[in-house]
Amino acid sequence: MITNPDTYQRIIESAKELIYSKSYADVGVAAICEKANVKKGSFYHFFPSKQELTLAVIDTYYTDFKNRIIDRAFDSQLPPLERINLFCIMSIEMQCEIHQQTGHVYGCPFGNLATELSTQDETIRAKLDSQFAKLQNLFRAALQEAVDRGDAKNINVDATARAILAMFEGSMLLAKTHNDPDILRQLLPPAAELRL
Amino acid sequence: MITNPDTYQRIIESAKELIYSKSYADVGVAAICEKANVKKGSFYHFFPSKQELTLAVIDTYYTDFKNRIIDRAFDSQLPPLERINLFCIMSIEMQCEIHQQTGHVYGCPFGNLATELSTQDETIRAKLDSQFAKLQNLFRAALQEAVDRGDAKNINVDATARAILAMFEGSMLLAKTHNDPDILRQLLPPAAELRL
DNA sequence: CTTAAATTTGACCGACCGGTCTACTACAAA
DNA sequence: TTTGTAGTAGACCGGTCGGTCAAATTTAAG
Repeated sequence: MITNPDTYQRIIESAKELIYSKSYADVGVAAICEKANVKKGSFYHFFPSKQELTLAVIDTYYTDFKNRIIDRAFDSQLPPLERINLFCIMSIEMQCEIHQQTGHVYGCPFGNLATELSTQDETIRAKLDSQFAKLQNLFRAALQEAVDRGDAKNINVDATARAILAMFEGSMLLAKTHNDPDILRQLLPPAAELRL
Repeated sequence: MITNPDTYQRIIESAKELIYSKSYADVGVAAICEKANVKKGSFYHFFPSKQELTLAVIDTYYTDFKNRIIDRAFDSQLPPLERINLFCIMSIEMQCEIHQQTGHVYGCPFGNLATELSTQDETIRAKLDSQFAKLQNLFRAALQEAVDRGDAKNINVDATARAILAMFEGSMLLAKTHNDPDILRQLLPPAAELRL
């Protein structure tokens, strides 16, 4: 009943990195297995399909992002609007690191998968949509707290949260297409200041 | 020397539709040929590779977009800021039409390809980057005209143009992921009002 | 020690991938 | 009428795709 945690995690880890650096379609099951040092048979012992693996990978993307950025930025001890700023700053840093190490701006793992698969796989689309909803809720909650304590007035917190997320994703896309993280330095700070 | 214009165009047209509705990787040369009623030998008579076809398809995306939206919205007889608004309105309408006909929000053809291929194909990445630059220039020119005639003050036209583009692309992504064009109705009008 | 379940192995499957190749047709200029 | 060339046809290539399977091995509980 208890699955081997090591093999399972190695598959997830390999898939996570490969899919993020390339794309869903460009990464085959064989490549994931090779990187994870796992034979195909073992892969299909743990995952019924590439799609199911991808759903698990999406969860891991979120967990990683939560540990690395979200939990630090959305610290209730910080002023609420400062949290959104910090979130942007840390996201910029992360993309800069990746760019330095790989020579490429990878962008947002959710946005990448959503663009590629939303019209092709309804299950994955819905899952990615719910990840975006989580992010939007973080923004919304911080904005609401800012309104409650008088730091912001007359704003539509729901629309603003979504707008910030939209500009965040769009900025990631432009930075990726220009292959230049400096684009994020120009766009994300204003994104954090958006008010609708 | 004179190539058969019909076969060539049919290949482009088929590839355009298939790649936009699915993705680059999900559309094989065989499928493009079948839809265009062209045999593989003819395909490779006109295009040396799938990549070269894609470069031509990107040009066609822009031409279509220019004929359908850009040339109408960026009408020099309109007030400059109104052009940006109109551009957003027409883009919303277009995505609504697609959604009505197909059941899916396809998003931006440039953004879709850029996300999928930017880290994998440098030539295509550069081409898409230059398409984004064209769009950004349209925004920038309209904003500059607005500044010159006193409709806007103290704004950074370059940064604002890029921000509008970023929010445009991000909105398309969120609408696609939610599979709901109404998201665009909420986000694009404010995007057109962005000022940095 | 026995046994059953969890896990691993690697050969194998049909389908499809992008791309090549040769033969053939259609047409136009000389 | 000959000759060159643009275009068409479709069989064919090696390789990869996601996925299956039966057998072997490891693990842990009784």
